[in-house]
Amino acid sequence: MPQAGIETRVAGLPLDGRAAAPESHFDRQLARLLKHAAHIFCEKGYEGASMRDLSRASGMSLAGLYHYFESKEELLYLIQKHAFQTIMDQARERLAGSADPEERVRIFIENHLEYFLANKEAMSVLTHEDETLRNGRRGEIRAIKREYYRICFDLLEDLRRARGLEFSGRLAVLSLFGMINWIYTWHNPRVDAGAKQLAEQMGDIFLGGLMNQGNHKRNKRVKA
Amino acid sequence: MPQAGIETRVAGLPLDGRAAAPESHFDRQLARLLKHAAHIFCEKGYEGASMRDLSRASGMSLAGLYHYFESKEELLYLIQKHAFQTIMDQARERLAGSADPEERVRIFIENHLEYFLANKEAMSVLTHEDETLRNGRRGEIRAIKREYYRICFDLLEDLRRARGLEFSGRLAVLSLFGMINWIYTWHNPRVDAGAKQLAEQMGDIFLGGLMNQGNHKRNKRVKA
DNA sequence: ATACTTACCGAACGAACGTTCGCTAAACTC
DNA sequence: GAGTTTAGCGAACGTTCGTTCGGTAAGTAT
Repeated sequence: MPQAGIETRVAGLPLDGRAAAPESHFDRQLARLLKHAAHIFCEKGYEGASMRDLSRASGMSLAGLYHYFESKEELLYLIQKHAFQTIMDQARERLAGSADPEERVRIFIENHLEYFLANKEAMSVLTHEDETLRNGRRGEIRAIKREYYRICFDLLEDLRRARGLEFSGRLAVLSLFGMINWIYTWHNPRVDAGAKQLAEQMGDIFLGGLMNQGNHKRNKRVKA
Repeated sequence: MPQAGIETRVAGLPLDGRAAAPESHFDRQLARLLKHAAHIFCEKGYEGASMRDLSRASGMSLAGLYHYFESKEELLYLIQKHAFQTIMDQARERLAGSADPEERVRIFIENHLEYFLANKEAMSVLTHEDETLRNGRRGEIRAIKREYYRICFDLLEDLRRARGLEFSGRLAVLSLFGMINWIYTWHNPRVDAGAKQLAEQMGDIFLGGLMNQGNHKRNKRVKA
């Protein structure tokens, strides 16, 4: 009997380019398959991609793939979970280095864009296939998403309190996520700036907007 | 022989809720099918949706559907083309009513959000299935997209000139589109504000950010 | 040397897919 | 009222899909 149960082995941290090198043959192979799968899902979409595509791209037989995971859906789940977990851990780590509310928001933005552009395929799959998983696996990913959202929300609330601003936290978070997630539809490394510069410019737009509440004309200011 | 050639009849403007009432039986039925199809594509994604789903939802036989369009892909094309064409025509019409650069940007944002929320399913399909069409049909939709993008870009350039601002037009357009397109992933009419209020708040964030260039600390201002 | 586990593979299964064929009946045209 | 077009259907075609079955051959443990 093969391994790869419901938990697909406690999953040492595979893939990710610069992550801690996976130790066993199993982990190394799984990481390789996940990378190919992320590429294919990114290109053709989850539903449009086939296990035969993955077989062809990875050079492993169709049946052999199932030694490493139990279904196509678990494949998507593993890609999304790893990407989300990693970007969040990295955000927490970097945020620990600053106490200034504005700077912390900028750190969050920069971390998001940096990880996104360095892991474009996995992050595109995470972003685009947001409604694809079902039941338990969907729930697990949504829980991580809420956690990540919460981190950002709290950062903005801190800023709001520190500067005595008035804005809807929910709308601010979702506007910000819109700006920074949308890059997967347009970013071209040959013409667009890198993560650091994009983070600064988007940070300027977003934070400038939030903090510039003594606006211009119009604005029958709606209260909260 | 049925009709419905490559152009699927010159297509009087069907569907859209409040659009001019379609005249013929053919147009009325096609509009009804497009509405059901938009709903299904929105829920299950283009690849995940089947013609049998549409048959079930519309009450028409599987074979009967092909009297109204030639393929599943054309179905997607018709949904996207109509939505894009309509939102753009409506934007042009509303923009004709103002000459003030800032107000014109706000009109663009409000029009986009209003049409989006009033035609959520078609607009979600337009936004989410951006890479799905192939060849000629893909090219046609991309051409409309470039046109729409161009309108927004020019609005921002006008504002930039009028106020003597410095920012990357491309990044500004794409950040704005990120903010306003992202709503399809989160907007819930039971908890979130309507289009007018969202447009005002997003307009405040975005325009406040662009026009607040004499920022705060940091910013080793990168030049243009 | 033997037993067990790991790491695969070729072939197939049943279901679902988009599309087409051949047909009917009603609705207009002249 | 004969002829043509429009609107639609049941049944099937050929393909592709995710997954599984039954096997092999190389490690690893004892």
